[in-house]
Amino acid sequence: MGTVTIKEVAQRAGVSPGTISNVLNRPERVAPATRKRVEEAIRELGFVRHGSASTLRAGHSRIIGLSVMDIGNPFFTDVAAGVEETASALGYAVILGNSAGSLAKEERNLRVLAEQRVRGVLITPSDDDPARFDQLRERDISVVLVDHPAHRPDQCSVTVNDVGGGQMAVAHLLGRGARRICHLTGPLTIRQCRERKLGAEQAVIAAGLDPTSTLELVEAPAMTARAGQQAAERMLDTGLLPEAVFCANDLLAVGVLRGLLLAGVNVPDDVALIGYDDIDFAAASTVSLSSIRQPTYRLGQIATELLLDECDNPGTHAHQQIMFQPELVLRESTGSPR
Amino acid sequence: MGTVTIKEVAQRAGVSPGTISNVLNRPERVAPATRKRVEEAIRELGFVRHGSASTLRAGHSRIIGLSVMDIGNPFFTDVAAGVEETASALGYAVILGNSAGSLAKEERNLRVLAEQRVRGVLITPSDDDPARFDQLRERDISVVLVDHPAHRPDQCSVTVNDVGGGQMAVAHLLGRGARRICHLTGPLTIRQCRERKLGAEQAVIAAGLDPTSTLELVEAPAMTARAGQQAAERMLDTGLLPEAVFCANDLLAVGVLRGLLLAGVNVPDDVALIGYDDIDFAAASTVSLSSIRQPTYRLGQIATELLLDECDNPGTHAHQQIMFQPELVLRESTGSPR
DNA sequence: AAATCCGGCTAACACGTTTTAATAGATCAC
DNA sequence: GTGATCTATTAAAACGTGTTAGCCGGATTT
Repeated sequence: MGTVTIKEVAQRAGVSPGTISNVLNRPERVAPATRKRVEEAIRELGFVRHGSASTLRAGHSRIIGLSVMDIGNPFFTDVAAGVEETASALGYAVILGNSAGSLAKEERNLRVLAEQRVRGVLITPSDDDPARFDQLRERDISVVLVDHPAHRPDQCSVTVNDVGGGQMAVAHLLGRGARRICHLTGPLTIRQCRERKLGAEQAVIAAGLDPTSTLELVEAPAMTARAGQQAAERMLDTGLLPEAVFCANDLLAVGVLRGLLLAGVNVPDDVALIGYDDIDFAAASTVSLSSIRQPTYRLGQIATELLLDECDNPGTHAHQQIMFQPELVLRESTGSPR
Repeated sequence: MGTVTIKEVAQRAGVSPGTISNVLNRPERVAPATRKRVEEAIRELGFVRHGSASTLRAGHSRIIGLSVMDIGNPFFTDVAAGVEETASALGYAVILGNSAGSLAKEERNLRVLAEQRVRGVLITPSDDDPARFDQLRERDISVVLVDHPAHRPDQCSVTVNDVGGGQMAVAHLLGRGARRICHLTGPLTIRQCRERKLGAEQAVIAAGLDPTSTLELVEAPAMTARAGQQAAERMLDTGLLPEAVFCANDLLAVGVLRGLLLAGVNVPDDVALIGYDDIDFAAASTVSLSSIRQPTYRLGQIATELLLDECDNPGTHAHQQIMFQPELVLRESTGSPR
C-alpha cells in the first residue's frame, strides 16, 4: 500500500530497524557503507518517516504553533512569514492559529496545539493575563511572546519599542516646526496604542513644551481607514485644523489623508501627516506617507530562533526579553522630496 | 509529570482504558452514568489527548495542510482565514506552508505534510504539473486545488472565473463610452493574467468592436504599485492617454492612479480606472477604486469543506470542480458617486 | 425454566518509531 | 596469546491510543 515502514527498509537493506533509525537521526554512528545502502533503500521504496510515531516515542514533535490576533493585518502576516521561513529552514513545520481577538478562540487554538504536543508556541496574546501560558509550560511546551513583553524573567519575548516609536514620530513633527499636533490613536485598551501615546507625550515634554496645549488626543473607535476619514471630517468641521497629525496606524493615516485631500487641504503644506507600521501601501499612496517602520519579518525570525534554542538547548538557553527599535521613514506627507 | 494519560483517567474513574477511548470517540456506546464519571475524571486530571498516539493508531490525523504561493498577498491571506476558521470549527488544525513561488520550497512543504500524515492538503500550485499531487494521493492524502482548475475528474478544485472577471471589467468601461482602453496586465506566465486578458478581449468582441484598435495591451514586469506607477509614467510620455485603464491587479491600479494624479490627470473624467481583487485598500484610496471582487474567504471555506467531505465520506463523496463568479464593485474611479 | 439476546464493559494487541542494554567482531597494549 | 577497549550493529522494550473479540449479567423470548 501507500505506507512503507522502517521495517521494510531494514529488510531491503539487510540491516535491523534500529539501524535505519540511526541513519535518520544520528548518521555519524553508522558506518559509511551501510549508511549508503540504507539511503538507497529509502529512496527506492519511497519511504517517508511517520511523524506521529516519531513524536510518540520521542515525546515531542518537530512542529511549532503560531497564534496571532489577526491574520488579515499585514503586520502579523509579515511576522508569520518570518516565522514560517525560519522554522522551515530548521526543519520545523508551523501550525497556524488565528484568534481573531477572541479569547475563546485563542483558548481553543492552544488546546489543539497541546494535543499535538507541539515543541513550542509563539503567541501574540489578546490580553495581559499570563496564566494561560503557564498551563502550556507545565506540559513542557516552551512559549515565546511576540509583540508583547514578558512579565517574568524566565520567559522569552520579542517586542518593538512603541514608546520610542511614538517619540520619534512626534519629535519629527516638532522638528518641522509644528506646535499644534493632533494624535489620532486607536482604542486605548490596546497596549500598543497606550505606549505610542506615551511616547508622543514624552517627545513634547523633551522639547520643553506643554503637552496639554501642544498635543490634542483623539481616540478612534477602530484602527481602520474608514475611522481615519471620519476623524478627518470631524477635524474639518471644527474649523481649526492642527498643523500636524500623528496616527497610531497607517490605515488610520490613509483615511485621514483621503479626508483632507477631498476637502482641498494640502498635505504636507497645510497639515503634515505621519502614520505607523509602514505597510506597503504607505509608499504607494497619492501623497506618499511618512511612517514608523517596525522590523516585522525579523520579529518573527528572532522569536522562532529563541523558541527553538529554548527547546533544543534547555541547559544553556538564557531567557531573553528582546526589544527592537523602530525606524523613521520620511516621505512626502511630512514634506520630504519623493 | 505534565503528561497524564488515558490510563490514569481510567483508574480515577474506576473503568478500563478502552472505555475512556470510547467516551472520547464514540460517546453513544457508553452508559450515561459512566460517561459522566469519566468526563469528570478528565476534567479533574486536566487530561488532553495525545494527538500523535491517536494518529499513529488511527492511521490519520486531524490536521490539514495549506500551501500558498505568497503569504504576503492579501488574496491568499483572506483564503487562509477562510480555511483556518472552517477547519477549526470542524476540529481540524491547519499547518501553513508558504512556497513563495519556489517549487523547491513547495516540494519541501509537501514532504513535511506527508511526514505528519495530514488528513488532506489544500494547495495553490506554482505550476501546472499535476504529478506532484499524485504522489500524495498514493499515500491516501486527499488534495484540493485552490484557485487552480483540476486537470482530472477525480480531483476537487475551487476557482474564480477570471475570464468572466476580465469581461465584466472591460464591458463596464465600454458601457461608459470608452473606446480606447489600455489593459495593464501582469506577467503572462501567470495563468490568472492570461485569463483576465482573454476576458477583456472577449468583452470587446461581444460589443461588436475591433480588439486590436480598441484594446492596447501593456505587460508589467510585476504586479506591484511601483510597476503600476511606472506604467502610468510611460503612458504620459507618449502624450496620448487612453480613455480607460483596466489593471490585472489592485496594486497595479493604485500605482497607475498615483502616477496619473501626480501629473494632474483627472480620474475618472480624463481617464477611468478599474482594478482587480478589491483589496481593502481599493475603497480607501484618494479616488476610491472600482474593482472586481473575488469571494476569497468563501474560496477557502468551500475548499476546506470539500476536502473534509472527501476525507470523512470517501464513499459518497462526489469530486467537484467549483467555479465562483466574481463581482463588479463600482466606485469613484469609474465615475460612480461615493 | 431454559435458551437467546443485548448492552456495557474489559483485556490485549497493534500502530511505527526511538532508545537502551547487550552482542559480536576488531583493534590494541602488554 | 590473553584480556581490555572500542566500534558497528541488533534485539527488545517502551511511547499512548484505538479497536477487536469476547465476557458478564440481566432482560426478553419460547
